Amino acid sequence: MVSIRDVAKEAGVAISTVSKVLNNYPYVSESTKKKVTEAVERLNFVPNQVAAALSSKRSGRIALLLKLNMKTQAIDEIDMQYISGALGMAREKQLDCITVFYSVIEKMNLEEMTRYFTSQSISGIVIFGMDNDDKVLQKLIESQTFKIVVVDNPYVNENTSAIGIDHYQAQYDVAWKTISENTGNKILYIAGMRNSFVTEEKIRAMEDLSKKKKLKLFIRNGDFSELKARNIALRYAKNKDIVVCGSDLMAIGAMKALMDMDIFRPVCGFDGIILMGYVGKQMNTVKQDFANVSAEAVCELNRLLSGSTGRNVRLPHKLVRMKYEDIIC
Amino acid sequence: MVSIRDVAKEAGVAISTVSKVLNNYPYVSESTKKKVTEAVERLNFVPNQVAAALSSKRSGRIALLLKLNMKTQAIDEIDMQYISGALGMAREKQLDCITVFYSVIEKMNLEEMTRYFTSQSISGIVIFGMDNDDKVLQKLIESQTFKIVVVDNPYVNENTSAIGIDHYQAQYDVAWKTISENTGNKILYIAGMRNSFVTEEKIRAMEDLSKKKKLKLFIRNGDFSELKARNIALRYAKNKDIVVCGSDLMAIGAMKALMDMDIFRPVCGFDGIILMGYVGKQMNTVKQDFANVSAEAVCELNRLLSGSTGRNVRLPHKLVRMKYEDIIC
DNA sequence: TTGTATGCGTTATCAG
DNA sequence: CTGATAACGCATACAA
Repeated sequence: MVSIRDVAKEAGVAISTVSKVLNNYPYVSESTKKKVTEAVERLNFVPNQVAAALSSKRSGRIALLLKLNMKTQAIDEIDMQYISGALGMAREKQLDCITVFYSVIEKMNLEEMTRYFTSQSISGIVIFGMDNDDKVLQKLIESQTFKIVVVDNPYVNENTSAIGIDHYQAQYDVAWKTISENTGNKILYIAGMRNSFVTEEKIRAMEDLSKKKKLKLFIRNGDFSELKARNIALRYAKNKDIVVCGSDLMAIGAMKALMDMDIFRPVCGFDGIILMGYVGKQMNTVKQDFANVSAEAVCELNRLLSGSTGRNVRLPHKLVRMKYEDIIC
Repeated sequence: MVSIRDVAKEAGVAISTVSKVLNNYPYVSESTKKKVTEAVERLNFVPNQVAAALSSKRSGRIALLLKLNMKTQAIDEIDMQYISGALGMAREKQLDCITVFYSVIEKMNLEEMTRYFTSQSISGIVIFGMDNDDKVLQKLIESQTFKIVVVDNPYVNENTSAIGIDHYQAQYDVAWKTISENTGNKILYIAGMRNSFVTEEKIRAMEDLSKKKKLKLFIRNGDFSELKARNIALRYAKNKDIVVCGSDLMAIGAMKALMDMDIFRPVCGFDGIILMGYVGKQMNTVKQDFANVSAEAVCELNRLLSGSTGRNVRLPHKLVRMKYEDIIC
């Protein structure tokens, strides 16, 4: 393997000079800069990132913490978009990025988790899909041992930023749109997991909307499960006018139930997953650009790693209707 | 940061002794071993993998090379399963694993690609979804600079293993099953991408099956595209008896077309993606355990990294029928 | 069985 | 502007 030493010899300069050229230090004459870059070309030299990390003591290594949906693979696209967006930005920012699933760390206490990330030379973490009642992750954030960006959860401190769309507003918008496109004032809201911040936000939005528009709101907990949503719809949808769901998957479950019952009720979802195009009926939903959310999260993490302090970042969303013709290709 | 030096001091032994204990060297007395482990506990010491890699010159870092489907997110679950399976096994085998999308390397020549992976300290690569006509990747494999495991492509050399299910047999089986469950001998086969090894295997299987069972085989190229398959079905399915597809997505496209035409033809797919449960009609398909394929690929890569020579590994598959009731949860 | 010394490929701090 | 040289944290051949 060709090292910086070989380059120095080839260029007829000192090792440190090569290093300076490589890292774009000021105070290097154009002539030596040229000699070095030429030598690098000739020898096809590749800097050893491992050695660089060891020497400079900054790893630039970040981790993506993701929850793998063992059963509902229908929403794998969300995580895939997260990964894709993050990797793109990580490359742009010259960050080394690894993917970690919750399953790896789920039984660890704070110390073990810290140890784990440290041993991986991780200096920054992007947390996706964090539960509200995950005490260990909360402590990890509070410990401020790592720079952290939390997606869709409002944790902020010196070393932690929060990022995501405005779930309150988005839920408000999509529900309002669906309601105003149809008639009726009895709303069935199928909510997501209780221990989730976004669920609380969305419920709050529904309550505010109901108050403002004088709707009768009936809330049931669907836990983001298609089956639960289906059962809820089977049981309660008949004497309601409109079904609003906290996720697309639940919207699909509810819609399928309605179709089985052979009655029609407008249904709206949340997320904009591709599957929405396959269920036969068009539905309103909130389209999140997950890849962008994730890219921005990494960007924010990079900011933290450069010494900036944590903050809250809001990203845009849009309302869409998804139908088969649009998604097939 | 607490280093091995601190541990040595705390335990009252030499650095090298600590290292030996940490790496389970023989010839270390139980007493010193105990002293060291206790010191490690007390100081909450975490070995620095970066330094270890630099020192030992072996990184244990591998890369997953994946093709992200920008448009057909419906099959993101496949890549997700690949990632998940690989990460699990990588952790088990103590390998550091990064994910790389084709988009990153697609315009590189051999030298740039080698440089890229080298700079990332990558010593092994698992290649998913490789095109037959990807000359650069072919050269990369031939160069044997890295240990490589190729999924679903039969490249084998000293440092390269091939892994995957037997696509020939699987296609043969699922087609035969579908045909024997129904009547008719005019088969429309919608094939996948031309430049793909698995497509060739599957076509060969269909040809052999047709010869043996005296079927009339009509082949069209669907490029793994749902829309193309749809159009092919719209055009040719009417005067055929059975539609066999090289992928689930194409099977779904064909099935939707048949439903739109309001005629029924048995359709079978290939892969076992979750979406198959959402289209309303049950179809036969080949169920691949993608997570397992990927885990085995990493396992095989680990074998190569340990000095074994490349080989061909065949994994099992099974035939299933997918319906909504089974996948909802 | 344990300790000493050297080197891995960089970066960073000085002195020149 | 350039060049020695000392870290960085660990592994390992070799000496004891």
